[in-house]
Amino acid sequence: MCAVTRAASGRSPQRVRMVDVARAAGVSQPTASRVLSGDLRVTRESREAVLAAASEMGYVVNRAASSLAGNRTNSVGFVIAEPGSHLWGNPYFPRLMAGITAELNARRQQLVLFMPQSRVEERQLVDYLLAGHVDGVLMTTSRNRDPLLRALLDAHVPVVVGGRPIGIRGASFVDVDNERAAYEATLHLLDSGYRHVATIAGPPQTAAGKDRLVGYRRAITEREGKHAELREMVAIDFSQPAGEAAAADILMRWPDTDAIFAAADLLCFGALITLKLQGLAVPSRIGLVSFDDSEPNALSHPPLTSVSQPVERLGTTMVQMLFEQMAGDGQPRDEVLDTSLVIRESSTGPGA
Amino acid sequence: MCAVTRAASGRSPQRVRMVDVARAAGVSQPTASRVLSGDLRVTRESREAVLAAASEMGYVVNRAASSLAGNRTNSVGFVIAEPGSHLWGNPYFPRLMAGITAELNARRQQLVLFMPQSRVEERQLVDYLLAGHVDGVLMTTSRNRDPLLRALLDAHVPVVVGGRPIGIRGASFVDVDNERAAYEATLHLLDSGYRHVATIAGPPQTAAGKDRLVGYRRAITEREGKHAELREMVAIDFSQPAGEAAAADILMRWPDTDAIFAAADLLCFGALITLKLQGLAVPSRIGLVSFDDSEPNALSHPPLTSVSQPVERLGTTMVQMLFEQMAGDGQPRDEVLDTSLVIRESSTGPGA
DNA sequence: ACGAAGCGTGAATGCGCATTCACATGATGC
DNA sequence: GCATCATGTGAATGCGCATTCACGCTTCGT
Repeated sequence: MCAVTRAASGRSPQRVRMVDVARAAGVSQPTASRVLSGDLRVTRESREAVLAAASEMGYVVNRAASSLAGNRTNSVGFVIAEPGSHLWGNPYFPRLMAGITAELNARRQQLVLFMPQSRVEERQLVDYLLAGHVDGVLMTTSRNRDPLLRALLDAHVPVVVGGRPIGIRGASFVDVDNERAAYEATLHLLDSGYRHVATIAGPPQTAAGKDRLVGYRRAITEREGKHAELREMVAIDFSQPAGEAAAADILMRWPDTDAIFAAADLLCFGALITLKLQGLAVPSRIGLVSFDDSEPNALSHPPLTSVSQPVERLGTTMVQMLFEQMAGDGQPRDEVLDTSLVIRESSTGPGA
Repeated sequence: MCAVTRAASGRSPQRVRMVDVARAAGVSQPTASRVLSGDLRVTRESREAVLAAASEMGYVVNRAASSLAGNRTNSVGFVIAEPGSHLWGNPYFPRLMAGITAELNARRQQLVLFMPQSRVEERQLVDYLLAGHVDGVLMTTSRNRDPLLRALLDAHVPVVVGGRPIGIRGASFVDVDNERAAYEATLHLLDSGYRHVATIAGPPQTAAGKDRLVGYRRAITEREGKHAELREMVAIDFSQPAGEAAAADILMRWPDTDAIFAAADLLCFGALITLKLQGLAVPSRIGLVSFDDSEPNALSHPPLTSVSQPVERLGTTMVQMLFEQMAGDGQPRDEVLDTSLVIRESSTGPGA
């Protein structure tokens, strides 16, 4: 009767249960549970017997039963709360998701994806996340005082943000050292012999935009004194057309500019187009350094010097911090990852 | 609000259960279950009482318990099995995911994301999906005879593919009518007065690349006879640099070309850059039609005529078909969605 | 040497819900 | 008028696993 019921209800009529594995291994079901969940308080004999039986019988745990009994979902939410899809143009997101999924796989956790497209969907999402359908939340946001993040923090839902959130304190986050990276990138241009280094800055409401601009300023003033001329052009977003426009504006306002630090790859591609259209050679007339080091950088003409971010590691670190937070005292923590400058032809020096 | 907050912690001893709601509503727990799962065989009185009690007590179903008892997971997998991340450069994926998540939300289903980055991860993923951790699978693939898709079909896991899969029969899929769209786009250029229409085709190993090329050919030969000159330049991928190179090749090989149909937005942006560098005015000297109609098209100079795809609807349709498949006989089915041509300045005719 | 502590184990319990089944209605057939 | 049916409902059951608890065994410490 029991077998009949199982056969009728599922498409796997003879689904193997943990107790079946346990019996085959000659141990009790709780012992099998301990083995399969990595509990160390099991003799090697029992462990090996269970693992052998499990693999032989093709056993896989039933996530629902595991969750129900364990009072956790074994899944974490990933919220991409970016207005529009401007950030999808660069490879940041796929790399981040690759890092996150890899680390979650290793922990046998599921990644549940959310992309709220409107205020209404966002409210529903808050309800959903607060309802305990996930154990914790990973998110990215470029909004000031993100209400979704605020709601999660207020409800004490474990959450880790990718990139420093703006306008909200008390959130755990992982970020790269944008300021230092921009500082070093600018310094590299100065060291290569360029004299009038401008920057195409990202939107000031984003942490990345802000921090990279600060790094640029620090490099310039450190080298040229407090009265150095800062040549800053803020792009309206991280897009290529914005880069084109910003580069044109820079050249119009400061015609003797001989190097540009662009705060993102797409901005740099845009700048490169403008320079080509105006017949300005790179790197002899204008030096160029970019930020992100996406794949096309190396294939560009000329290949672009660029700041390389450990995006995958950012993702894995987010996951690690989330689990620390869920296991520990829940105190907010943050981690800042280092970048590296990949030097290519676009910055080999003026007059070459 | 307080009840919701308590529920968020998961480990809360006071979590509201369905039986609590039922008691408060003066009915039995099975009746509450029927109400909350949309079963119609309940009197309006019972229904209203249950819904009122549920919302008042901040009740939310426990997905794990629901899955365990119902013998289904209430979640579907979304597999992005694209090698590298070349397809992330355009807004196709975020739009597709927006459509999918919206439809799944409405059905109270979870979206579990997978992005296998290596053969090893892919094998693990197959095991995972075959283990019954999801009820069905949505996927995109641009690979010929995708082994992951093959494995899912062989194991009779419900699956719907976004875009026509190449080299595998028997899979349900949703696609847009690429051939007809390309046909109409090419015809539009001819109707606008251009005489020598070339095309930048996508990679021939992709269905989109193939079908759009076929549509171009059909339009040309239909208008100019069987001995018409086909000016086809195949791009190595759907990237902007590939578009730049292809456009340059076209102009070198057929200098009197006066219009280009590009099989993707990024290819078209690349072509536009080449045209600008060579001083060829758009649309007076060269007409341009693109494919995808991503946001930057309208902001380009000049704004680009482009084929607009109902990508969100493609996503929602994928979900609908998946559930039909799970409920029905499991026979493969496919659906082809129509596109529309958005006419802008880039194709207003020669000599204007 | 003897009690204390540590360790591996299994019987029992319950997680929260969907489903089944039998019963009690009231409506409908003849 | 009674038999038939459709319909709404509740008691009982079980989904598959994690956890608790108590028991026996081993290893210490003094």
